[in-house]
Amino acid sequence: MDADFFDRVWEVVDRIPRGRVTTYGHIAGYLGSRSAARTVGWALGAAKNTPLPCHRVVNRHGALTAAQRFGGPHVMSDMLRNEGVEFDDEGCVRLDLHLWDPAGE
DNA sequence: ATGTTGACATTGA
DNA sequence: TTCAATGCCAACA
Repeated sequence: MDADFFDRVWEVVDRIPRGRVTTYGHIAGYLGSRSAARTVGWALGAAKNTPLPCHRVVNRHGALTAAQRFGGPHVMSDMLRNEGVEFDDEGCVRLDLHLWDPAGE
């Protein structure tokens, strides 16, 4: 592919449907490197100037690790809630209900 | 050019 | 079960 690792990440993230979330591991695994989850997060950080729904990407535990990069932990959670995403008492996204697979749909 | 860091995940002990 | 170490790719010092 002509696209770099970052571009591929952005492409996948851009395909995340509204009200749905995915994890770094799933994206990385979809790109061919399941352990490249770190690079995936990096791509999102580099995409801060792009229209990517980075708030739909959470870690394997469903925790909003990127919320701190949004400028506030409540900002990200609020956006997800606005999309209909549910959270548990721990403030983590219910992956069992909203987990979206790049290769799934 | 080399080493460290970074929004993570997985495996081994 | 929990903790530590390793892998991945790119950017920064």
